[in-house]
Amino acid sequence: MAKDKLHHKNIVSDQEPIDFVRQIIISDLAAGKNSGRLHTRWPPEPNGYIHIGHAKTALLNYWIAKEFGGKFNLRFDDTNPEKESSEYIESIIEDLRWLGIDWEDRLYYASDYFEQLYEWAENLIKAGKAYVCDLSSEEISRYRGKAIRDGDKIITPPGKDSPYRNRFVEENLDLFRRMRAGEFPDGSKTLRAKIDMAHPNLNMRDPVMYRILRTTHHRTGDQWCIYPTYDWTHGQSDSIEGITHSICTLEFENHRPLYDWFLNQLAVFHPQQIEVARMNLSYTVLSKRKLLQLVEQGYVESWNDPRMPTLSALRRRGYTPAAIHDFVNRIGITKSESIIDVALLEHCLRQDLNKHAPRVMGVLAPLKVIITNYPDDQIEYLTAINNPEDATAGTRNVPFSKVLYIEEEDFMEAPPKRFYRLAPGREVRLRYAYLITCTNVVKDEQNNIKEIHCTYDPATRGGNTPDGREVRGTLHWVSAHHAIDGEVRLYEHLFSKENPLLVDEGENWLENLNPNSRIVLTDCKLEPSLAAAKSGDLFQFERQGYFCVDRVDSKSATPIFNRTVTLRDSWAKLQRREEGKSNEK
RNA sequence: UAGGGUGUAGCCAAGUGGUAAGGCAACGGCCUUUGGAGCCGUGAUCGAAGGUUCGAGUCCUUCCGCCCUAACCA
Repeated sequence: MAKDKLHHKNIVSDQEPIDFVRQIIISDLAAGKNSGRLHTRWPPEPNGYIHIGHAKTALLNYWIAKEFGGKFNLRFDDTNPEKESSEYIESIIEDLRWLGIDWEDRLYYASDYFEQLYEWAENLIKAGKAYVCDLSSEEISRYRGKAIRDGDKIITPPGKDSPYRNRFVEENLDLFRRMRAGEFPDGSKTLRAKIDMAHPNLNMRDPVMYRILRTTHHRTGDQWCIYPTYDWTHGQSDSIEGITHSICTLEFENHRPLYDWFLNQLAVFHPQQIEVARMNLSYTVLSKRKLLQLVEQGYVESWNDPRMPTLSALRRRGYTPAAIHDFVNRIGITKSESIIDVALLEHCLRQDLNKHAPRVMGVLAPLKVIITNYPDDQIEYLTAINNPEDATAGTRNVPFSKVLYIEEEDFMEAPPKRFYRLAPGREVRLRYAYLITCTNVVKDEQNNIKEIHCTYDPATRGGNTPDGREVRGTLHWVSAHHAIDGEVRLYEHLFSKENPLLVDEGENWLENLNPNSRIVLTDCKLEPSLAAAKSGDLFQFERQGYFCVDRVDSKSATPIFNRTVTLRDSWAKLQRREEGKSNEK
């Protein structure tokens, strides 16, 4: 219940703007259209894993149904067995459930309607509205008036009737039945709607309804050797299910006249197609075809490689459904093409994780620190707050001892301006522990820093300064003896360009892949409480970011953490700016 | 080229003739035992040009940019 309150809009009380889709629905409902019934659906094709862009339209459909007391169906648009598989069906179902989408008992498949569609196709033939055509795919294209390049100009010739267009009804019926019976080779014939070869919308120039294709279908097996096309399937499936508002993406706007034409010919229940812009995200690609390519050609490890924008990857990375809901709610629904800044997604994630992720200390690149005035064998357990944003999260005890690890980058021999961390002679706070002062730097033969010697001030236990003295830096740390080892995988954007698809002539979008998108750290030292971390658990490593126990590879004794997202880091920003300045010089 | 869309700050996005919401980012500042979080503050005349109107981002005209389609994919 809390989930619903959090994630879906209350259109009555919210002052938030109402998008154009909801406006249409509100006025349809007010006008008593469909007897006040509202029914949406989300129709994925099971030809890949779904990504954050799909989450937007799936949630839109689901939320709208909920907000207005309607129903929501999940329907797989499985009309092309060459590209589809049950692996994809399973992943899509898993991802949608994870997102919190509920279709109750209404899980459907377009393939469930193959028989009905076939029957309707015969009806169209009998009505003289469809015919069997023997033209090859290339010929059909040519007859339809394929665009031709003439120097700088592109000419769209008018369409020309197929020589088979005026076959008699009986012949068409006979040929269509024999197509189904498997009497003709793949690709040799199609069933086409008889509409208008001169229509300015190419989709109306006698579109193909059925093609012959001997491919085993993941659900219907070898029952069919003819398969209906998207155009012939989609609207009719919507109609069968009683969908009132059929929301799809902009590229189908051109298909709407055809969607309407079929429904009108059949004189069946007529859903309304509404198109919304598809989502793009900066620094990644959102196209199943391109994501497939990244997987198949090994640029990433799998569909759920944490760098991917797929939902299964985001889940593995540590994204939460709540963060995705918040994000989708914020980006809006329009018809204008846009690229959303991934920083917004990350912002939504941080908002959620900040509230809920327990804090721990983990050192990613350890540097040994010896507290020279601390008793050799002493161990103290210091109280640390689990989540300053959530009083109910309580506290825990963290062991402190003479030998510690701090972050390598928290020490500098010659610190630049504004570096508040440890340096020779400087005093900093160890979070929840003590104030320490660096007294000595020990180096090896290669002049690398081996360890740091410090003294601590016993009066500052817990990190307090009883005398009120000011300390600017606070560092995270772990006790060397108590720390557990861990592997941490740092991720950056998959691509180094905001729009990876924007390339110069002769360049390939794959050249925009970010070579640093994944860095594996195997020598991390983590506070002992993390030994109990379970697969999928999320933590904030203080001062570093949010990390999630990897669900796939965390099998051995040492846990593996994926960096979900960094904390906002104004020091890093400052450094970047300084670098920029020195580069200018 | 034809047909269909779209154009409000760096990125999203409200606005439906009455004088430009909000969010992200950026930049200042406050606060801080996470350089985290939180808090406060800072930016646009609305693709362009004409026109209608007392008044236009909103209406009209022309122009320009960008996107989609031109698969027996969806």
